[in-house]
Amino acid sequence: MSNLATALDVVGARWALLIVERLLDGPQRYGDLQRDLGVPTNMLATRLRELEAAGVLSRIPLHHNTRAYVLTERGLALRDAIAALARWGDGHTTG
Amino acid sequence: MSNLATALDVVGARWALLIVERLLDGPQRYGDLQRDLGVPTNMLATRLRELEAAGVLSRIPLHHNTRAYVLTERGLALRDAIAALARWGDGHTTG
DNA sequence: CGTCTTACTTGTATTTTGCAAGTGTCGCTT
DNA sequence: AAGCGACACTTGCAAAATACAAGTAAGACG
Repeated sequence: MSNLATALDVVGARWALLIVERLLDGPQRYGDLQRDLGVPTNMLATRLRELEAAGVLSRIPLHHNTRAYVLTERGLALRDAIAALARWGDGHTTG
Repeated sequence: MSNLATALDVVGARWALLIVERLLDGPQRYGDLQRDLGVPTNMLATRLRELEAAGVLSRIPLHHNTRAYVLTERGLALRDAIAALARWGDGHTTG
C-alpha cells in the first residue's frame, strides 16, 4: 500500500479534509463545524470519531455539554497537503 | 465554496488521486491502472471519464483498441499536493 | 471463421452518505 | 422542583456511490 493510499485511508473520506481545514483556524465546537461546512450531523459525528481515533484531532471539554475539537500535531501536519490542494483548486477555477 | 472544496469536487472521489499518482510516472493503459491499483473496472472507467472531463488527463490512441492515459498540465500540477499527502501518510505509519 | 486481447458496459449486491427527527444532559428561569 | 432551551449527538430510512461478477464490441491473428 502506497503512502498516498495510507493517507487517503485516514483523510480520504468525504468531509474529512474540510473538517481538518476548518480546525487549522483554531479549535471549533460541533455546532460551529456543522454551520460552517454544512455537513450532515451524523456524518460530522462519524468523521470526528474517526479522526480522533486516527490521532488527527482531540476533544477538549469546555463546559457541561460543550466541547472543542482541536488538531493534534499529526493533524496540524496536514497543513501543507491541504494548502497544496487548495492552491490547485484555486488555479483550476481561475484557469 | 472554498478552494479546497473545489479541488475535492474534482479529485476527492475514491481512486481519483491514486489514478493521478500512477499517471505521474508516465502514460498508462487501462489494464495497467487496473492491475496496479486493484480498482474495480467500472469505477476506473467512470473516474477516467470524469478526470478527462475535468481536464486532468487525456486519452491517446495507440493501436486498434488500445490507448494510453496521460496527465494534462493541470493534472501534472497535482504533483505537489499528492507528494504532500504521501509524505503525511508516510509519517503517519499506523496509529 | 473462431480465438485472443483490450477496453470497456451492464446488472446487482453492499456500503456510504444524506435528510429528518428524536434523545440525553445541563444550566437557566420560573 | 418543573419547564425550557441550547448543545452534542443518535436513530431510522431513502438515495447515491462503490464493489463484484459477468457480458459486450472491435480489431489482429491464424
